[in-house]
Amino acid sequence: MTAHDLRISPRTVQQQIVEKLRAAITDGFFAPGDRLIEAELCDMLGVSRPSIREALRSLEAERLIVIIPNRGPQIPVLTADHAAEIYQVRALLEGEAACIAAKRATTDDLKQMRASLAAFGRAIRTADMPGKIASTAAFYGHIMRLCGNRIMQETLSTLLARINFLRAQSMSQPGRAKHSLQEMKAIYQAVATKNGAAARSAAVKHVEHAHLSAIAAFELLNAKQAPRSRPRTGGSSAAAAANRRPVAATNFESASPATAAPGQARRRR
Amino acid sequence: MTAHDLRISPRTVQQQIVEKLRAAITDGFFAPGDRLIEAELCDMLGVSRPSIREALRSLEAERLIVIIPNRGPQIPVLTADHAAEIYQVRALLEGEAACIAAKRATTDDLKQMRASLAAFGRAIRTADMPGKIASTAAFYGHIMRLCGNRIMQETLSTLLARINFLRAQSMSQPGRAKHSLQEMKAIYQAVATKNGAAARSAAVKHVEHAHLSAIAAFELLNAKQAPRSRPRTGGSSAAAAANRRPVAATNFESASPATAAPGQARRRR
DNA sequence: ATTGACAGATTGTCAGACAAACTGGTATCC
DNA sequence: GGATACCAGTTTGTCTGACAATCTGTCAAT
Repeated sequence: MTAHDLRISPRTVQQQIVEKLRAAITDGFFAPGDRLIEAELCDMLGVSRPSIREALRSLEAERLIVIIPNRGPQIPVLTADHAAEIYQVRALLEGEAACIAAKRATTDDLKQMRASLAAFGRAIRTADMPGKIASTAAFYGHIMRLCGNRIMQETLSTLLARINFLRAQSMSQPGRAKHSLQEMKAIYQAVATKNGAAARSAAVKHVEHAHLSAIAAFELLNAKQAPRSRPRTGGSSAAAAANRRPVAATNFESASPATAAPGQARRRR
Repeated sequence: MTAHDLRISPRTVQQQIVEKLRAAITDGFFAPGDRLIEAELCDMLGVSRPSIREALRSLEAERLIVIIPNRGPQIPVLTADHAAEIYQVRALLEGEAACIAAKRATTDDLKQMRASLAAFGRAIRTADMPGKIASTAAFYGHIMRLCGNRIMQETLSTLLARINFLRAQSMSQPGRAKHSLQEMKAIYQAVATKNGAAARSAAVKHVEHAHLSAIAAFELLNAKQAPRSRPRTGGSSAAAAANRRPVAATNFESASPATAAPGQARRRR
C-alpha cells in the first residue's frame, strides 16, 4: 500500500501546452534549428495564441527554445562545446549526489536500487527503449532522493532536458547500454559499501563516458546530416527529414480532434 | 580602445518587464509572500495584461515567483531548508569554478582580481553598498570567466537571484563584509599560487560562512517580523512595511509617467 | 553583381470580453 | 453559539480580433 497524493492540482491549458511542447522537443520531434511558428502551434494544439506565447516564455526560460525578437522561437542548435559544458556540470552534481547518497542509504534503499538495475538489465536484453529510460530514471531518482537536495535535483533535470536528445541518440548505439549498466553497478557497489568518495568518482566516470558517447553520436549525426555539400534551399528532403527524428516515438498529437501536424515546422534560415 | 559590440538588440516590452520585475524581487521591493496582482502590475508598469503574463511566466520558470493556478503569482517564502540547499549547490559550483580558474589564471587575470579586491575594500571603508555589490560581482565574474563554463555561470546566477534578498541582508550585518573580504583574499591567494584544491576549499569555505551569516539574518528577520502575535489583517503597518525593504534602494518606478505604486502588493493569505 | 523596392509572412502588443475559481462575509439552521 | 450554506466581489484563465513593426524572399533596375 503506497502513499497516495490526494491533492488535485488543476492543470491549466498553459501547463499542458508546456508539457506537450517540452516532450516534443526532448523527444526530438522538433529538430535543432527548427522554427516554431505560433500560428502553426495554435493549429496543432487547438489553443489560442496568448496561451501558446505564455508557454513559449516558460520554455525559453528553461532554455529549451530560443526566442529571437521579431523572429520568433526556434530550437537551439546544441554545439559540442555547449554539450561538454553541460556534461561537466552534470558530472559535478551527480558526483556530489552519489557521495551524499552513499552515506545515507539504508538496506531498503539498496534493495530498491538493485531492483532498478535488474529492470535496466531486462530492458537491455529485450531492447525495450522506454523500459531503459524508466529504469535508469528510477535508479537516479533513488540517488537524488537520498541526496535530499531538491534544488540540485531540479537543476539537474533542467540540464538533462537540454541534452535528452543526445542521450537517446547515444543510448541507442550498440554497446553503450551494456556499458552503462556496468558503470551504474559500480555506483551501486560504492553506495552499498558506504564509500562516498568511490561513489562520487564512479558517478563522475559514468557521466564522462556518457559524454564520450554523446560526442560519437554528434559526429555520426553531422556525417549523416551534412554530406559534404550544404544545400542552400531545403534539398535532401525525405531522407534528411527521417534522420531528423532519432527516436521515432513522439506521441505529439493535437489537443483538438481535427488536426494532425499540417505544415511541418521550418528549419532555420 | 576597447572592442565595441555594434549589434543592437531590440529590447521588447516583455523583456523590459522581466528585468524590472526581477530587479524589484531581488532587491526586496516585493516581500516573500506578497501576491502580485496582474491588474496592479499593469497600472504600475503601464503595459497590457498579456505582456505582464508572459513576463510572469518567465519569472516563474526562473523560480523567482510561484504561480498557483487560479490564485496567481506570489513571491515564494524562502525557508531555511531551501536556502541551505541553494547554498550547498552554490558551494559545489563555486568551488569547482575556483579550482579550474586557479589552473588557468594569467598574471593579467590576477592583476584584475587584485583590483576588484581593492575596490571591495574601499567600498567597505566608505560603507558603499552598491560598490560592495559591484566589486564582489567583478571578482566572481573573473573566476567564472576563467572557468569558462557558461552553463555553470548561468546556473549559478539563477541560484544567486533566488537568495539575493538574503545576501544583501547578511552583507549589511556589521562584521560580515570585512570577514568576506578576508575569505575572498584567501581564494585569490590560492588562485595566484595555482593551487586548485586550495582554491576550491577556500571558495567552499567562503560560501559556508555566507550561509551561516544568512542563517543569522534569517533569525533576525523572524524575530522582527513575528513578535509573538500574528495580526490577521494588516496590523503593524508602517514599521513592519519598513522592515520588509531591507535594501532601501529600489529604483522600481512605473514605466508610464503618472503612477507610483498606488496600492501596495498584498501579503499572502 | 549589388542595390532598392515591394509583397507576404510573422511577431509584438494591445483592448475587450467572459467564464471559472477563489475569497470573505453574511445569513441560516441545528 | 457554532457550523453550514449561500452570495457578491475579486482575480485569474482563456479567447477573439486587431494592427503596427519587423523580417524574408523576390524581382526589377542600375
